[in-house]
Amino acid sequence: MRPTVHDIAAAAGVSLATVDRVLNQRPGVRHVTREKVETAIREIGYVRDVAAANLAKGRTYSFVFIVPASDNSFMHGLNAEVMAAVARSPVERTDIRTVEVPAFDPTALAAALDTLRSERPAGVALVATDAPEVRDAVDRLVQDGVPVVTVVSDLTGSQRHHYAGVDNIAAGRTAARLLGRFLGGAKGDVAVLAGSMLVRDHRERLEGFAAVMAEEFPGLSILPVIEGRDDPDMAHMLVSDALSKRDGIIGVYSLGAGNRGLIRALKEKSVDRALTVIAHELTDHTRTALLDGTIDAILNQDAGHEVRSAIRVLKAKADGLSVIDAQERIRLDIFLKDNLP
Amino acid sequence: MRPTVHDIAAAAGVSLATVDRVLNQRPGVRHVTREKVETAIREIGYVRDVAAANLAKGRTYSFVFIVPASDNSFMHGLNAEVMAAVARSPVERTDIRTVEVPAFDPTALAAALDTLRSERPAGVALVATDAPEVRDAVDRLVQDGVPVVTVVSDLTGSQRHHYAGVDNIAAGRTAARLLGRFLGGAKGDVAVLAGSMLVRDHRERLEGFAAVMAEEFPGLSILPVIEGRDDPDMAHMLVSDALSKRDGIIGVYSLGAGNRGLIRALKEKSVDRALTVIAHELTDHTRTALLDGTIDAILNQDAGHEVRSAIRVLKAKADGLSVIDAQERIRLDIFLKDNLP
DNA sequence: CCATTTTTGATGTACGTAAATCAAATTTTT
DNA sequence: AAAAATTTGATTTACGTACATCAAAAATGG
Repeated sequence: MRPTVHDIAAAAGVSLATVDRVLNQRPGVRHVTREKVETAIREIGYVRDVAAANLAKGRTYSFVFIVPASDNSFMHGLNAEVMAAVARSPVERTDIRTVEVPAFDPTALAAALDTLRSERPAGVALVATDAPEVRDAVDRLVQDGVPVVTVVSDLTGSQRHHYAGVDNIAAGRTAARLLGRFLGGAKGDVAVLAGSMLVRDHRERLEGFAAVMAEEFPGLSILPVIEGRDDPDMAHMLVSDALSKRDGIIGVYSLGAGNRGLIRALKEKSVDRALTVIAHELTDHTRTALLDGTIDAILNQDAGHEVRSAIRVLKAKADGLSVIDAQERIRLDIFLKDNLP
Repeated sequence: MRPTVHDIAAAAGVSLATVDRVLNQRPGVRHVTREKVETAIREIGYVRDVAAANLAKGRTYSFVFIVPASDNSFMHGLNAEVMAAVARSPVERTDIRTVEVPAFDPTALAAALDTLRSERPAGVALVATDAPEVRDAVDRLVQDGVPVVTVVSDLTGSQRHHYAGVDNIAAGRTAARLLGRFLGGAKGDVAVLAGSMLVRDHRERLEGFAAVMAEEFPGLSILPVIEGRDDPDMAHMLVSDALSKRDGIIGVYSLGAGNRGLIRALKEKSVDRALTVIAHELTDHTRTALLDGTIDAILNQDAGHEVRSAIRVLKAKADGLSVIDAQERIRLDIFLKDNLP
């Protein structure tokens, strides 16, 4: 049977009240007594029954999710997953609130973070915009003792407790190898469509992609990055333009969101071109394009997993418990037309 | 605030004791009264607080994992994950016992299942051997009201509540497309190494593989399947032999376990051959081979996820609750050397 | 050594549910 | 209509922890 507070009390030779004072860091315990209790806890391997504790406390974890107000399928999906978590709130003893901030706006994000300091939530999850002012705001929250996790996009050099997202350098490298292998030994140009080089995940994907391309596929050369600002129309225009101008293009890597325009451009050119295409994020559009052969592979991060993982980690941090690392690693999904969920 | 039993009692105009009788299916409640209470439960959306209930019951979920006594890396890994779950048992209120049965022995497995009927565990997870007698034994357990989930390998036509494993047809199809694309337009033979065609997951992988090969890569022809019985030495011998005899082989798909022998055979021939190789299951051996280029891609199922998912599902079934489907879908991992965990 | 402060113990209530007991009310049977 | 059986209510204890209160003991200061 699992040891209880009574067992600690007996083992340490103190009363229940003293054990309680130690466990909940209440004042009025001599140093030596505290040590005695802590030793007993360690020796008999006591772990607080979180369920019982939460019941007694009537606790609900109040978490805040800060998400960018971006109008693309991926962010809509992320929002839907947060809402699904909100729907599960009563059962999971969470009380989740979302805050929308303008996309790619470090100042607004930092301001939103600072606002939260006063209300002291039990945890904060944010899609980070990678900027010093955001990092500083996060660090202030962390200093205040608020658990913070980044989701989807990480924050360089910050003290956030956890990052619930994929390794974007690995994603870029994987894309490069897939594209390179799919193209066989063919020589030619590769077009890269990104949202913006101001976002860390996009930068990292490109970095990984370029590295493997240079190392292993010297026959392929990367054209200057097309920045489509995750906007379908802009992407359509820029990609159409590039495909018309450069007929040496045999591969495309789309590392950002907003693939609708890309797909339209590809279909228009598909009559006279055979292109190998790798894109990010599984949406209705990319799924259809994968099935009809317009796209050859999709790299994906599961927003639902990211949200649930973020919540689990925040809960664990709030309770001072550890997590199962393997469970919280967000995996890079690779979808071909055969293994779509 | 979440409704409690008191709220139901008030809403239904009955006493707490009656609500308890309905909730826990105790006798001594008239039909009309029972209906009144059930209506109230539905109307105010009451959900039993599982944490509080378990606390009151002093409940621990006693689960049994039936695993085959196979001596390969994958089953060792699976066992390790079950042991990790055992280690977490006190915190998770589970009491997990493992039962080893001889591999690929339907009779032994069915006997083990029938033994469990008398002890009525709160749930059973098994790596199924796909045979009618096993199916019948599982169905008997299910009829007794015991939640049953299959792990890794499923059971055709049974009434098991859930399958915690990958879609093996999709896995085979994915392997075929990867291999076909990696080989470009090359023509030649493809060798397939399996453990045994008596196992359902292996049969399904081959089925999916052959289908895509036939549909989409007519230039590649599949040689008769090599059955290595998941044994490294046997695999080594058979693969070496095949590679010596047929110099038209340009691709290899290893869909079973026991890849050590395959890798050795490949390395011996690698001086004069360029082979494209897809294998299943990430182990120390396959990981090394992927990194040094002997293997080109690894398809994997995460045993840890499977075990944790099985436990979550068993708990939910035992409590009559629903699960988050997306969370319990076991994904097919595709590893290239760039996205290894 | 006494007064004061700090530390410790003892005890009770609460959280939401389970489970049991006994009395009271209601229904069914005769 | 009385007796018997069934159904319902009222109440209590328990699970493991949190938290509060008050009294008792120990340590500290002068």
